[in-house]
Amino acid sequence: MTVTQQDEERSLTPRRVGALAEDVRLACMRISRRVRFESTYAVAPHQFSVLARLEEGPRTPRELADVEKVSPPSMTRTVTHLETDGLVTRSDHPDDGRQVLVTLTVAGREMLHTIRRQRDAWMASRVAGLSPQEQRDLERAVAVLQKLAAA
Amino acid sequence: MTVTQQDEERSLTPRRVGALAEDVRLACMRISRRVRFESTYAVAPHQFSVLARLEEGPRTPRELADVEKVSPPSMTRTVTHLETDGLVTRSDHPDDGRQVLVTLTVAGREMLHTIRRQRDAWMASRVAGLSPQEQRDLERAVAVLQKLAAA
DNA sequence: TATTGTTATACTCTATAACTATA
DNA sequence: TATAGTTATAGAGTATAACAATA
Repeated sequence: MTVTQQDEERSLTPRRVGALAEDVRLACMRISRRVRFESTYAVAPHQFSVLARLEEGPRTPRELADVEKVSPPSMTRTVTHLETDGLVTRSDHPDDGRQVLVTLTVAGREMLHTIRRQRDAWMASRVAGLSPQEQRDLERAVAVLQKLAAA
Repeated sequence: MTVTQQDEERSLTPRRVGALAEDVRLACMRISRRVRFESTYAVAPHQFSVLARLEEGPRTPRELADVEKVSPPSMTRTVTHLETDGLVTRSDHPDDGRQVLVTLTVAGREMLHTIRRQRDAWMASRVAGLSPQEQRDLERAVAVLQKLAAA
C-alpha cells in the first residue's frame, strides 16, 4: 500500500480507528498489569493513588473520596492507615471546622519516588531492549498516548 | 536538533530511554485506569482475567492460580462464582483423578466479548478525536507497545 | 509421601446506614 | 436543615492452615 501526502492528512476509516483503539487499549492494559505485578508494593495500589493525588497539594477526605471514586468511610480508613504509617498528616481546616486537611509528609513523598523508581526500572529495561527504530517510533507516539490518558 | 540517517540507527541514550520509559509507563497506567473506571462491570476484574485466560483452552484451578498469581483457595472461590453464574463449567480431568478442568461456556465467551466492546467503545471515541497525523503516529507505535506488553 | 482441590478461619478493602460536630 | 467526617456493621476477595482424595 502506498501512503501519499494526501493520505497523511486524512483521518483513518472508522474500521481502522476501531482496530487501532482495540490494540492500544489491550497493550496499555497488559503493560499496566505487568508493571503492577513486577513491582513489590510498600503500600497498596489504592494508597499509592491517594499519595499521588496529594502531591498536587493538601485535600480534604471528601475531595479524595470523590476523585478516587470510593465512599467517604473507605477514604477515612485509607487516610487513617497512611497517617499511621507516617505518610500523611491530618490537620484542621482553617475556614471550616467540619473539614479536615490531609497533607503529604516528607516520608510520603519519598515513598512515591521509591515506588515510581521500581515501576520505571522494569519498563526502562524493556525499552532498552527495543531496536533504535522502535525507540524512535515510541518516542514519536508518546505524546499521543499522553493525550489519550489526559482528561 | 537535526536527525540524520545515522542517528536513526543509533540507540537512545540511557537518559532518554529512562525518560521515555517513564512517560510510556505513566500514560499506559493512566489509560488502563481510565478504561477500568469508564466501563461498568458485569464481572469483577479478577473474574474477567480468568475468563480471558480460559479463552485459550481449558485449565486446571492450579494452573489458573499460578498464572493469575493468587492462592489455590482464592481460585477455587473465583471458579465457583463463575460456575454459579454459568460462565464456566468444572469437569473431571481425563488422566488425573485429583485434577479438575475448568472450561469456558458459550455464555462466558459472550460475556468476554460484551465487556471488550464496552472497553473499546471509550478508547475508540478517544482515538477518533485525534488528528490524522496523531493517528498515524499511534498506528506506527502500536506494534512496539504490543512488543512491550508481550512476554 | 507428594500433589490437587477444597473447607475452615481470619484479615483487608469496600459499601450503606447511623451518629457527631459544625455551617 | 445540610454537610464533613467518623463509627458500626456487613459483604466480597485474599491468604494461610488443615483436610480428603488421588498419584
